[in-house]
Amino acid sequence: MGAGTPAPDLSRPGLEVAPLLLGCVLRVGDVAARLVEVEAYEGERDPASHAWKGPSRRNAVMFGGPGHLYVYAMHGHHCCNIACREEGVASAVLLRGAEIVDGLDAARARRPGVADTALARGPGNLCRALGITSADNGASLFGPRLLLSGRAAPVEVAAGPRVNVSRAGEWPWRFWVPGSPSVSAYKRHAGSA
DNA sequence: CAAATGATGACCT
DNA sequence: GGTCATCATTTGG
Repeated sequence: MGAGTPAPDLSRPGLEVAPLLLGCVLRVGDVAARLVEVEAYEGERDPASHAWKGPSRRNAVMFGGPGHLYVYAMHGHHCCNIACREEGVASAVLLRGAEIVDGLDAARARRPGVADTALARGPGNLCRALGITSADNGASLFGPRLLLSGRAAPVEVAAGPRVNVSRAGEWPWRFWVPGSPSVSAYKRHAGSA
């Protein structure tokens, strides 16, 4: 274990990779974070996915092969995904929450007045705390700026419905580490009973 | 070229 | 719990 722990096999479907990513550490420049909340998105079979209607300029990275970061902007925020599966097949895992484990000062500077446990809680906040922008779209997760490492210790995993998606939100494709203070509060999507 | 959409977040009641 | 701010991308004329 330690520094050499390998990351999960990203060539498999996002739905399989998502729970394995919990507890893994993503380093972006000088800041490192331990993932505690993710959501899986598939391609054509997933009405909530950006790739549902097929390839476009925005979601090209989802089709570009495993091990790359898919970053998109919306509502004035950035969200980042880890692209999965082989080239030509869309699948990704949205990073929704993480605990900062290194570079805390840099993360705090980007989000003044925010509690440490909330620095990377939520997709938009996570990107801001880690300094991820659209300039990182398509970057390798094993390159000079980004580095994805495996988990250092076993983690508990819980599953449930996705958050804030307009369709198919009820699918239990959201995974998180129970008890972590950096998991965003459960937010029921519109239409669920 | 113009309008609508969206995997959010912060603030108000 | 609900509303509004705010940005890029997508789609229609």
